[in-house]
Amino acid sequence: MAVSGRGPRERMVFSAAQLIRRDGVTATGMRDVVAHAQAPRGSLQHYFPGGKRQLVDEAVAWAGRYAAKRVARFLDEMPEPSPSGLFAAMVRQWTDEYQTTGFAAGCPVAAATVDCAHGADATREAAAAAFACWSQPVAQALTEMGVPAGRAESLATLMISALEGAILIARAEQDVRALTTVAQELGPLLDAASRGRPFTPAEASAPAGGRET
Amino acid sequence: MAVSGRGPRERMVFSAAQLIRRDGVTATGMRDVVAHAQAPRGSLQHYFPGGKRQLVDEAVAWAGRYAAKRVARFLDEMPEPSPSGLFAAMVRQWTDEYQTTGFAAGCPVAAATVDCAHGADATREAAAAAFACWSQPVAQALTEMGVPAGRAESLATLMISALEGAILIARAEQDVRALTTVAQELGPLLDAASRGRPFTPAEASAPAGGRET
DNA sequence: GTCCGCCTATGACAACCGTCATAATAGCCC
DNA sequence: GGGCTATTATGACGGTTGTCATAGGCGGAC
Repeated sequence: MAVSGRGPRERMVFSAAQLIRRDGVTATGMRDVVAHAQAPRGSLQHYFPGGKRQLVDEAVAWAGRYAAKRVARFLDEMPEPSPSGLFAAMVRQWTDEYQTTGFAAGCPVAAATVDCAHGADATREAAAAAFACWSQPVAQALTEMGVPAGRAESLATLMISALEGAILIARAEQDVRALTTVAQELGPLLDAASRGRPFTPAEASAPAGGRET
Repeated sequence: MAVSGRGPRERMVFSAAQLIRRDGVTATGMRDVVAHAQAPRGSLQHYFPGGKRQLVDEAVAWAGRYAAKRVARFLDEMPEPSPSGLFAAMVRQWTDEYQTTGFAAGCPVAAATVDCAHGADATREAAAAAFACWSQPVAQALTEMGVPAGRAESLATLMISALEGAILIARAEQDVRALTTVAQELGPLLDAASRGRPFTPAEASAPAGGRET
């Protein structure tokens, strides 16, 4: 999980995202990024003349694009897509990581939002753009599943909100409980919106959507 | 909003929580805390021999107790309590702050979770305890509103997850949209659980729960 | 008075941070 | 080879961090 990207520049952006999501923005030093990326230190001021700000902003943007691509892949891999199934897949990505790799890291976009120095408006805007970039394919997928136009964006926001919050709680508790809980509780609501009809009590108590671990 | 608590010690804990939720843990310096609390610098090593760790941990614990007390106050102020009403009140607290004070600050517990150095297990445990302390009165309130025992804790986790995530997104976007959205979308689900019956489509499209701004 | 705790004041420490100045190297075109 | 650009190497700078050592003041106990 170390050097993957081709050029040193890509490697540094990737490493920055990984370190930020583990330690936060302020606690991540440029020398740490260089070491983690196994990149030459002199390349820093060459590729990122904007300094740490630029590196952080690009890392956040990269994370947003990565999240969007993940959503697309989840949809491709689903034989018969459903809102609860998509959400379960998004959640499962995190439960899998936490159960295999440990609870060391969270979401880089969340870290950047919480930890950006007051005055770093560019970083905050990058985080907002990342959320939008992530939310867009989710909302589009919901629409294609039959969710009315107005609801799709709202439900996408709800899904990402619940996921981000559950990641926080899971990390604090060192337990995936919060993640599996939100997937379970939100599934029926999401599926009901895609069918344009209300819950049945049976659905509410035994929700659909991918298996929980 | 500066010096409120009585002793210098309480003031420093309070100021630490305020600065942490604005700048993050690492970016908050002890000298900043002292200045913000208008406390004598020499008192730091006297009241907090455990150093920054101890101060941060106490600030997080304080935030957890504060959140729990807020929930209790919301319930007291509600003439006829409902799950969606409680959630709307919790959300409204944030929309109000963001619309009047600006989007400078987030949740201190979230900041501590994201930004705690790897090795500061005590801080992470403090964050987990804060989440538990906050979630407990919410779950109890849900139970008293008729939510089945098993569901109450799950829904409390869902509420806090969605709220925390929406706070993140709202801060990044500098817009309360995410907050009002989760309140709107989650309200009917919560109320349905308290009545033990499914949605009606009318509820789903025109959800109950406090007015949105 | 003297003593003894609590609290505060102050200055310094080593370590680290992001940034920069400067120079050396590598590769390619002509 | 000469020249040019892209990339890397290296060392230093000023600033800030958390922490500590040391000493001063202060209020009661006796």
